[in-house]
Parts: sequence; C-alpha cells; structure tokens
Amino acid sequence: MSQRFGPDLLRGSLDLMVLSILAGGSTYGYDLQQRVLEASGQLVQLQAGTLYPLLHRLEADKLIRSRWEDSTGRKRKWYEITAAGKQRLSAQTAEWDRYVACIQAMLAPIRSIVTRPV
Amino acid sequence: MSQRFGPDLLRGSLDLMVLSILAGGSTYGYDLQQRVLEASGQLVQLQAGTLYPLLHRLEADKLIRSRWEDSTGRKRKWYEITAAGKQRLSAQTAEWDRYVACIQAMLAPIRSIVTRPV
DNA sequence: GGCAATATATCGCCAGGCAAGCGATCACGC
DNA sequence: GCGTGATCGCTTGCCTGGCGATATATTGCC
Repeated sequence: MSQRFGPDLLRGSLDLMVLSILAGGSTYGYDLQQRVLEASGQLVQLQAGTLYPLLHRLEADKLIRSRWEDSTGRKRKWYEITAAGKQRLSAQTAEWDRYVACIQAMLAPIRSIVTRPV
Repeated sequence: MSQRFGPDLLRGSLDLMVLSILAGGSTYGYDLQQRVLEASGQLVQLQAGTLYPLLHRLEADKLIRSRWEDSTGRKRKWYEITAAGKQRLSAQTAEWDRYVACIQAMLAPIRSIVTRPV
C-alpha cells in the first residue's frame, strides 16, 4: 500500500473528486467511498467523518441532491449531481488546471537543482 | 488580473512554494512575498498574516534558518533553507507530483462528459 | 509635516479533514 | 440461535492553517 496524502493536500480537491464521481453516475455514500479509493489507486481513503459532512455541505449548496432508497433491499441514501453541481464541477476543474500549471511553473526552476535524492 | 485561488487549494502547497523559492537563494519575508506573486503570474498573493506564521513554522521545524541583517541599510530578517529543508522540499515535490497524477487520473473520465461551458 | 511603500509581527475567526465513537442492518459460519 | 465482521449512515471534538484586521517602525518622496 503506497503512502497516503496529507489532509492539507486533499483539502483543495475533495469536492472535486466527489463531484466528478457523481458526474459519472448516481450512487450512495459508502459506495462513493469505495469508488474514490479505487479510482485513486488506494491512495485516497475518504474517511466517514470527512465524507458525510462533505456530502451534506454539497447538498446544502444544491450541488447534489439526495433520496432514500430501500427498494434495492438495503436502505441507502442515493446522491445525484444537479445542474449547478455540474457547473461547479467544470469551474472547479478549470481552477484546478490553472493551479497545477501555476505550481508546476513555480517548481520548474528547482527541479534541476534539488534532484539530489536521500 | 486573473482570478486568485481559494485558500483550500493553497493550503496544500504554500510550504512547497516558499521552500522552492528559498532553494533558489536566501531572501527576506517581504521580498519572498513579491517573488511568489511574480513567480505565480500575480495569482498567488501571499498575505502577511499567512506568510510570517508560515515562516515561523518552517523555522521551528528546522527547515529554514533566519538571521537579522541591517548592514544593507534596512533591518530585514533573512531566511535560508537548511539541509533538512531541501530534503523536505524534494519529498514534498514528489508527493505533489503523485497527487497531481492521481487527481488527473480521477478527472480524466469526466473531462469528455462535462465539457459544457457556462 | 504628511503619506505611501517597506518590513515584520500577532490575534481571532472560521472552514474543513479526521479520529473516534454510535447505532443499525445484513451475511455467513458454527 | 448466536457471534463476528462487513455494510451503511451519522455526529462530536480536536487541530491545523489561511486570512482579514491591526499594530508598529522605518524609509523615501513631495
């Protein structure tokens, strides 16, 4: 199992991850957790104490919508991305891209200098 | 002037930026602020209330070292990166690269779907 | 003298990740 | 039946760290 990422790194893009997963199809919390884990190559282990407050926040912001479903045997809360959520996703993806480009540019000079491995 | 980045995005990599600047040469706080601003294409405006606590934190962790200097006319506090700081920089750069790759992979599927601009 | 820029610093607010814990349900083996 | 572990949702409290506001002093310019 490779190393996980620090909380501060994740902070910027957990919304992004969740929204992107939901953009690929509706699902419920627990499954979302598994999907993020898998999609990240076991690197992002979304904790329950992180996931549920996050979902509630996104719902409060009308970016996602929820519905209890028990017809599938088990009582689960399904989440679906809204139109506003898709807009946010695309905006946030764009911001992410700009950010990455920005940091890469800042790191470029030192990549050649500090390539001394421990 | 392009849009700035949200605090949550910056949170993951401000240390990285400061260390990378200092790896390129010693300098003092205020100048560092200007350098980050310039190096980021005016996108990262490091606030004083962010910068100084950050520098103190890095110093407490022995990643940088400081020295008051007033021989250059003005009294300024110069910061220099330590050996431990360089190691941290290289480790954090590696983590950043892994993180970016991870997120890019997660976003890849939705890039083709949600390309509907507002 | 007045005012902006330079230079460092601190305080309090607040958002949010996360550990820990809770309660409930379901499947499986014994 | 009964324990055990996975599934499923949720909450509380801690702690970190960016940021606005504010303080303070110096320098240069008009």
